[in-house]
Amino acid sequence: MQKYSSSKENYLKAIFHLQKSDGVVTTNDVANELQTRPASVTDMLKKLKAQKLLIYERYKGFKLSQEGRKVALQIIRKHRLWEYFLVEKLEFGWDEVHEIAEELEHISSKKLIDKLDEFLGFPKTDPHGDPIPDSQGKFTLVKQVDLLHLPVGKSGDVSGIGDQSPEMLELLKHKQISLGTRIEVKKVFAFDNSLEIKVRNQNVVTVSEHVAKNVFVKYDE
Amino acid sequence: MQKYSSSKENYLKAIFHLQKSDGVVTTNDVANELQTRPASVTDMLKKLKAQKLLIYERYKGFKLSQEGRKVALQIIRKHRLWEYFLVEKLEFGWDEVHEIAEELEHISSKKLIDKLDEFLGFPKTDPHGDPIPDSQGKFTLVKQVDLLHLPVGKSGDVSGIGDQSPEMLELLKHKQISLGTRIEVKKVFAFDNSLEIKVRNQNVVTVSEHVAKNVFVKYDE
DNA sequence: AAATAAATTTAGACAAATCTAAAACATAAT
DNA sequence: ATTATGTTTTAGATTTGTCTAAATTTATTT
Repeated sequence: MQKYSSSKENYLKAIFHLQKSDGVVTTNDVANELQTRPASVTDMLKKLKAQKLLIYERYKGFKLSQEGRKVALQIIRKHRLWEYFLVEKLEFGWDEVHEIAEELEHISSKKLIDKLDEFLGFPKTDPHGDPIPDSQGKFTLVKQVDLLHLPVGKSGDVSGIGDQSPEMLELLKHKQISLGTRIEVKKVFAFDNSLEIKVRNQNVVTVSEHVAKNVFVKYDE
Repeated sequence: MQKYSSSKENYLKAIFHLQKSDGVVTTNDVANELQTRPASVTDMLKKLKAQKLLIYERYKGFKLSQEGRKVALQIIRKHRLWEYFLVEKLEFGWDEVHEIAEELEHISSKKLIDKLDEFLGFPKTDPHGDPIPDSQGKFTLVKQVDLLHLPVGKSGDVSGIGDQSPEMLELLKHKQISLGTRIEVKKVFAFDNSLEIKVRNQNVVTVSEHVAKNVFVKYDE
């Protein structure tokens, strides 16, 4: 695998993520995601095409090539492994690691990341519950149900967070909800779809529909 | 501490190192050290001066400012802590970590490096025996001498090998001496200047004067 | 289908870091 | 002290990634 500039890697990663959620990606989407201008995106699309990382025809849209997807997955692998390292080994809060991982993900050594993976015990998900691609770019999709769809009375383990904004993460931290936390839905208020939930089999707290929709859990049956 | 480009950081680091060894640093030295051209160095000197990281007057030479030295020391701190991490935690060989650390040293988070320091147990020297500056940029100066001049009773870390012939390396390997190995001189026999040394705080072995003259160690004070 | 709006691309510019070739300066040698 | 040598700097160009403003293409409305 060749080396690409940090900027190119960021474009590939952004396009990959946008493809996952939207299906179709637009120049504007990318500009918005990367906090830049549409004209800059167009410029970069041409460069990515020239390097065969992207299938692109002017005005007709674009998508990652096989190679582009492969590169994107390796960046994501690095990002998530570093996040895991920061939280599990350096004891960072899970809400403060994203920014640092944005830098670390561009360190190029493949051997470094494979040794880091081994050192960490080959974790399958990062601190936010997102799956970590393996050395070949493969990863197991995790089945997740959002809190709103966890049946009342059932308990589940938090396995992922949708909205990972600092504000959301701060709220979850305050309510002591993190990855792996056991949660039981006690009551759903039809009025506003707010929930009363029991956290860690201990304290009962209330969360809004917005929060519930962005907390994913795994549960038996 | 502000953030500077990787390129600027590399210049500061190079100038710092050249100041240490030569005393006086020249444009050519820096160009040589950084594998670049003298004209490029001059360009950068002007930029570093504009940011008050360098005292510089055209044709009259230059040296780091207080601030420049401070920044350089923080880069060196990061470089050496990452090297320590790579060798001690990820089990890299001491001879393969430099290049990777050259990238890692430019990761900006101060909190990251302080937490890494803590995670590693506040090591005082890197795998090559070079001192790691603390969070304030302070570090204990180390002396480098050949084994024959390491005071009896003092411990030092192997930092270099003079004669690197295969025969010498084979001997050192057999006695389990490599770069970074801790050695304490137990006794010097006046008869032939042969030494009894304790290796890795464990086994005591004997080496000839010829060997001792070609093994260099660094030690505090 | 024509007009309007929105998205996308081009054209031309800029900053950072580098380069080559030529000019300016300093040093050493006769 | 003048010349020869070597070092350092300037001038002008290049590359990468970005920008603004204008032009072009596509989509939406009426």
